Amino acid sequence: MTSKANQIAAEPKRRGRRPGGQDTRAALIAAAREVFAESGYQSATVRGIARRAGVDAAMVNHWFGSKEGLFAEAVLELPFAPQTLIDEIIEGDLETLGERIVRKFLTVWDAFGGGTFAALVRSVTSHEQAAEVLQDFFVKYLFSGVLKTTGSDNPKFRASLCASQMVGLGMVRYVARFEPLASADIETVVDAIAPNMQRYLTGTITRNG
Amino acid sequence: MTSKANQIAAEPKRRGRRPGGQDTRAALIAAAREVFAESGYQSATVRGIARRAGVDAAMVNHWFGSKEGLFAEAVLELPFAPQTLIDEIIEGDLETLGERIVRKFLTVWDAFGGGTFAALVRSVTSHEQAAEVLQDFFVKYLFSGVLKTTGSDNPKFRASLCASQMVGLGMVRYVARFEPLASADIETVVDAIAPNMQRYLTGTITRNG
DNA sequence: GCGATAATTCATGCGTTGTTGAACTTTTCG
DNA sequence: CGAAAAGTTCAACAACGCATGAATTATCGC
Repeated sequence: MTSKANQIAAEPKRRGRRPGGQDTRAALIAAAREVFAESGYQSATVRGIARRAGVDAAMVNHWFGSKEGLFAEAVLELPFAPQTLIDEIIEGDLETLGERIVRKFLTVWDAFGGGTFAALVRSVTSHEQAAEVLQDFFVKYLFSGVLKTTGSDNPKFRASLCASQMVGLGMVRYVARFEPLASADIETVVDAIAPNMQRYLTGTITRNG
Repeated sequence: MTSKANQIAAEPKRRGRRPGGQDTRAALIAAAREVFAESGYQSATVRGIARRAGVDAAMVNHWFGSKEGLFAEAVLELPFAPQTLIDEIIEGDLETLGERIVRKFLTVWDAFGGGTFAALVRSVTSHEQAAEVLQDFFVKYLFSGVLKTTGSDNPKFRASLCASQMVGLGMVRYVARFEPLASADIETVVDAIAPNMQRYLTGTITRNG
């Protein structure tokens, strides 16, 4: 007990600048990732994010201008460079490309606890730009990049097929959490899905339309 | 021009009961499907739905008790009976089961303009129950039902794999609208995806975990 | 040390949301 | 035809949303 006598709940924080270099900005981004992932853009409130970060709601406007600005930095910025991923994926045998993609996908997103992927997908709901980011990541960066180097026919159609399987995997594992896929270990999932990815990448795909 | 002189925009509607048996209830449900599909649960406003239905916002509470109640009737109730679907799908050769599933999936959801599927998926964002409905539809009703009659091994694992591909297809085609998959005609998509579905249904799937 | 600047909380403004009760009009039924 | 019931709009409320400006305290450059 401090000398300030017994206040019912949280003592009202002191005004003014806090001592020590506490990185409020980073704390807000981390909290925002969590809350946006749980609730999506609209349902998430500035107050709720600030509360979880342990600071006042006004800090959101101070550091990011608006809720929108915070969203852009916390969710719309991918937490890794796509090109690095592509380089790591491409290296290796063409017949095991699907395997490497699925494994990398699971490894990367599992590392973030699925929160960032869920945030991205959940935001497609209420935020126009999020759909673009998702599409850019999958179709433009990831698969088009991969398929360009392999020189396949119908690269865009193949890319959207691959995206459909990966988006679905992400939805089921990280957002909707269907069992047993949500809890299966990575290699089990790789074994199950990689052959199908491989077919989208290098198998025979006829394009009538 | 009526005798009421020139009012700038929409003339204020007359009070009281409207003549003729206009089905306000049904109009609200239809409008709600659209708006929930575009915006998700939180972003959709009662006033916006009512405006699109051409009635007063208070009608939502009159007919459905609350926004929540309207959501339950408009989105959570599937627009068709799952058992009917299963019956139609199962009939036929086991080797072409994947083909029939993909075709039926596209036919059904295309018929609703994709709106209902988008509404369902978009609602997973902000509404706890919606995730259950989605899971129930895919895993419990659709694929478990199908796989039970075919007597496969690992039916639940196979079901969630199938769900991942179908959810992904729905996301890409109806929600995020990645091209060219979003606009491809049904048979093209069937040709591309059915073989992969078939593998999830009857191919060899090892389950380590 | 001291002024300038940056970081933080608080109080408040202003718009929007879901919901409710009253007033009003048409239909239904005896 | 007349009274009760059902359908509909309107006005208003209380709660909550984001954003802003003033007040307060720490750090930094000299």
